[in-house]
Amino acid sequence: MGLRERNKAEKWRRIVEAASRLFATRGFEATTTAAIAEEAGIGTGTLYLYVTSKEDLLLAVFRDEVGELWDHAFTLIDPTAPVVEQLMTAFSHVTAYHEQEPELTRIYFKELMFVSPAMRSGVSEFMRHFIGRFVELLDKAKVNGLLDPDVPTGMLAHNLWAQYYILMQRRYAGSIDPESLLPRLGHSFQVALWGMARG
Amino acid sequence: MGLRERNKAEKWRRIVEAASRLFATRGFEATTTAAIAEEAGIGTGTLYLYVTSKEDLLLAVFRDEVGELWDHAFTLIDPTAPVVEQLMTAFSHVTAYHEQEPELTRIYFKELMFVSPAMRSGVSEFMRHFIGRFVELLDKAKVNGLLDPDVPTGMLAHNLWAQYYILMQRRYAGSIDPESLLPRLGHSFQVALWGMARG
Amino acid sequence: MGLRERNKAEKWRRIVEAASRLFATRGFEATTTAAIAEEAGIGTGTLYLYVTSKEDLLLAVFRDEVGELWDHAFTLIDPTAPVVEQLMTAFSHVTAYHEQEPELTRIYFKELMFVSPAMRSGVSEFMRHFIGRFVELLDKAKVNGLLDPDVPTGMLAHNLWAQYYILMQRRYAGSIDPESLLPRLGHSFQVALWGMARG
Amino acid sequence: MGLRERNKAEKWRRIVEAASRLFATRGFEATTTAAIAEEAGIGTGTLYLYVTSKEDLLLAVFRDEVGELWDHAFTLIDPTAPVVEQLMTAFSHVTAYHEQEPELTRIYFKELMFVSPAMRSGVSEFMRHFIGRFVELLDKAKVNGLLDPDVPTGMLAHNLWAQYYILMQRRYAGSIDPESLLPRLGHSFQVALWGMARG
DNA sequence: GATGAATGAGTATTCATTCAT
DNA sequence: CATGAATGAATACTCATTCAT
Repeated sequence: MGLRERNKAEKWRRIVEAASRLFATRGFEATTTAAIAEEAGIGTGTLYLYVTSKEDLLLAVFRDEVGELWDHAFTLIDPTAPVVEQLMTAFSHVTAYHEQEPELTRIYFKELMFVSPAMRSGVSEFMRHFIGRFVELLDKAKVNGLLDPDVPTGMLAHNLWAQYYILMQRRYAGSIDPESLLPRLGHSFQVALWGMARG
Repeated sequence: MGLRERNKAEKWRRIVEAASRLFATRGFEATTTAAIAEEAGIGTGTLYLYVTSKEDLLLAVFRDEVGELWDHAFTLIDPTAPVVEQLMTAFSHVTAYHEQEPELTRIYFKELMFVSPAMRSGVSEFMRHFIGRFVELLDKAKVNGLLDPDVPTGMLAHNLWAQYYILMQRRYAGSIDPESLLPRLGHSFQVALWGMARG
Repeated sequence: MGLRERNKAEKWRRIVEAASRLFATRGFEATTTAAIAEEAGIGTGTLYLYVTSKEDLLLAVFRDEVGELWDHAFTLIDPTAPVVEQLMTAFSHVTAYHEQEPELTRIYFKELMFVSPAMRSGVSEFMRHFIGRFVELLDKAKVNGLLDPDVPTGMLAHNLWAQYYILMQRRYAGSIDPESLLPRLGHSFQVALWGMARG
Repeated sequence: MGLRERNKAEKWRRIVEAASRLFATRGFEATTTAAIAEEAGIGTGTLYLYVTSKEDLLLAVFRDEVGELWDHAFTLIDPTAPVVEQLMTAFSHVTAYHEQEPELTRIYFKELMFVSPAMRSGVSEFMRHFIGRFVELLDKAKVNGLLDPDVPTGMLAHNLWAQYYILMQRRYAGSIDPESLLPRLGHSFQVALWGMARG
């Protein structure tokens, strides 16, 4: 990697970190692009050589942070455990992390569903990717005899994801309290897997 | 009802209708409270004798319109039909109606989840009410032998509602197209009811 | 005039004076609407209850100030004097005044010709009005035997106005110096009236 | 001419053509220097090896295009025709051409009068040159007995030019419509030459 | 009850120009 | 000769809400 490329990569890292930090402490709307640029040590215009909009930057932060979070979550799973347990292992890791940065999480769940057309595919692709990993998880569970082989895993993964997503929205909209999040999710999953899962 | 009360009720009707009309054509943010007041034939300040905020007004429109919509939807259900069919009867009625006013529907699903604290209980109560009616539907299905009596209907109703809600969000965020909404919802429900429903 | 109306008129006066003062000292672009509002002792939003845009405000200042200026200029004219002398009386009064506020004058001649469509008719009307007064002047001169009765006064007035306008543009664009403005104008007029004027 | 010089001349040609094309289609302000550089097939910084500013580039385009236009216009003139006819031959050629590129013409008449000090002499010199050619035309007309020999041709040429310039400004500011431009110009000239011209 | 004049906070983004390479 | 990444200044206007009348 040449000097210029390394400089660029380094700058990009500083930008994403600065944005993440400020979004988390001040919120999305309250954070100005000027503040991000200053925190990252670059000019205000320079920011726009890396992203096309503030929303684009949010998406970058999300991908960076939440992508890594989920990647790690999947490594914690024991594929021989009962399916609900596998799911809860991953989701409880993710929710535990999110609880540490409630403001940023709130932004993710509030802003990213209704994003401008230009960003939409970025968000969709991200979600599809992780739903795909749940499909893999469920397929593996079938092989291990933990799941009814007739179940359409694609649709089931979507259903499980929807339970998670709605609960997170309600949690970070302030409609349900932190303590009841995981128990509710567990019950949701149990009902969603009713009669499908063994063990 | 006295004359003054009738006048007030008439004004309130005009306000809700004006707001509904303008939100539907211009969108929520683009509609000014001044425009609503003018359309309703009242002064700008007078509006605040009826609602506490613009958001409050949106909630009123939502309750008025969507409440009636769901009330009607439940009357269409045949309680002896298979559960998925019962569900689809109600939901397809609702989605068909929403498709006629996409902008207004978009606002509902975008704005109402993350509403300010003062309005939150109003929204929650509304949703709880209709989820409760699904619980009744499922309980009745148990009685009719259409649903496994061991299933926890409260949680199941929440799960079904989540499928619906997420799909509607994705539909009105522009992520999925109109045609695939109902088929997706049907498949979701079938998987959610897997091994529970008979007939 | 009621209290509210007097208040409104008073506020309007303060706005125009504040804008005039700031445009003259800082220039048009460098003057912010916030500064004008503060100088006028009103809120920034209040300004827009009186004008539709910053450009609109400039036009108001122009009309207010330059209208009065020309009105006064016409009172100075001796209708029995030779035509060139009559013209020079009026124009030298106007140019003398403009020389006291060169920045503001510069703005008038730079901005007002290429104004946005919404304001255009306002500017045109203003100019037509004063060109019309020159037509009257020339018609009176015919009656007094100071001008060839066959001359089309409408077109002649336009021509004289064009000489004035171009010279003012060049003066305030910095292309010609202050001292040569009036002599050039005088010569222009003499040539423009060549063979038409007597006395 | 050496190879390097030819390369440079070729690049310059490409730059002026690119700028002309983009100014004409997008307008002056909306055209970015980056877009011009790309259209010309050079780097953004390279542009500044040829011009000192965007304004400078506009002036170059103007000189290139309008200079040629006027040069051609003068060749069309029949010096034995009546003066007004001679003038109208030239001006109608020029205005006809301008009507084909209204946006670019608008820019010329809007921007070039109030140009930055560094460019001012360039514009003035250009105008002086062509006003000078009108002086020649008028002097020749005197010799041919078409114009009163006592008329100061320098000042008359300025006056005629002013009529033209003001009308073009008003035309491209949107204040007068295309059809009335030439008739108005003709009448202006007739009044401006009142009693001076014969034939 | 009704009015409507007044308020004032609040910021993403562009782009001509430069200069280190 | 040529490049293109980096810069950073700069602001009109809207509109939900209030409260004196």
